[in-house]
Amino acid sequence: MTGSHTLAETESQVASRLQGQPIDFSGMAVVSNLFRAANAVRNHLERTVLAQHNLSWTAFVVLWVAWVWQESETRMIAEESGISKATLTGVLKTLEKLGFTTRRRSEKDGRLVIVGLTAKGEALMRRLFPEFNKHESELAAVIPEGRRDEMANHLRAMTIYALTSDQ
Amino acid sequence: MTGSHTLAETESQVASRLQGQPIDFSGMAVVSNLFRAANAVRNHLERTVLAQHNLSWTAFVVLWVAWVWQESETRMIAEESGISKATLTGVLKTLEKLGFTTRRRSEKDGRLVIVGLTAKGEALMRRLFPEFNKHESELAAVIPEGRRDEMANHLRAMTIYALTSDQ
DNA sequence: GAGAGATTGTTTGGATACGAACAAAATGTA
DNA sequence: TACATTTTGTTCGTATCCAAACAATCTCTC
Repeated sequence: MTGSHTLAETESQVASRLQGQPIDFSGMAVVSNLFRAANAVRNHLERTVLAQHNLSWTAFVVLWVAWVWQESETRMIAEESGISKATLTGVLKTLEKLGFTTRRRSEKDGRLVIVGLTAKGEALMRRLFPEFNKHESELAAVIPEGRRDEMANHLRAMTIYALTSDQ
Repeated sequence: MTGSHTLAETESQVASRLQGQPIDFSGMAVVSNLFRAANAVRNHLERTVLAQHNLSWTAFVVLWVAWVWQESETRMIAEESGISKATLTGVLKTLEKLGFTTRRRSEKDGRLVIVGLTAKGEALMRRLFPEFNKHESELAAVIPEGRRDEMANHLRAMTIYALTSDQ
């Protein structure tokens, strides 16, 4: 969406397909740029930081959550990572094969699975996260310093709205 | 990330894993909330608007680009949609099976493939896009009206930075 | 304590998603 | 005109990603 075309060109094209119908172009720009940004940032970080460790974006996020919160239940990891539990099963299989995570049944509740990091996983994250954060910092630097927290808050507000207005 | 935990809790956990190393928490919050928002918004719109037409997010975006710009070359659609050409081949196969798009070789350049919408595809988009935009509008409404265009511009700036700092 | 109901992680099936290798076509160069 | 180079869309292999169905386990109620 709106890749190489200007905003005005795109709006003009859309308007010509829908004579008379009112369109919220600001809302459209927010949502479409949200996705272009997320896509571009994910691909950028995957190529520059993650690929050399055989990590996908999602695999890194899952590893990050397990690293930060330690010995976590899968349902919590799935929620924190923003992925479904079905997806998590597959990602954990990958991370286990790479030797970064471990899985064990909970003794207290036989339904739960507890995820932990191996020594290799711990060592990786101690090196990788600071490097990853440096790239995050560079990306966020395109936003004026006084606006970054506000930006994060607005994104958070959109997330909450999307999650709570589903039914 | 940072699903149910507070920001302060998360920062405290991260700091405890990396004694001494400086971390840019504002940059971290921007990037992580960017992804939570994009994920949540995509899933929300897929469930509420797109699923009833058997459209995934990506399929809708591709259809939207072909609808707005009409008779487009696939390389242009891929770029505008923010996906690889390999992915586009698969998505177009799906859209063609659903009867929304057509494909034909360019007469001028035998390498190119031109994508167009069927009458069914046109009719769908004339109805579907205004409905989709209404949801976009509701999502963007969580941002103060005077900040929406600024937000879109900041997201656009991040996209450009990510795309141009790859090598 | 027995059985209905709820919760959890996995499997299944289908659709993305990418890079790399590829074949076809166009372009540049000698 | 040959022929190397570039461009384009597809195929291949692998990894996500989700909803729905499922089996195992726990909880609640009587």
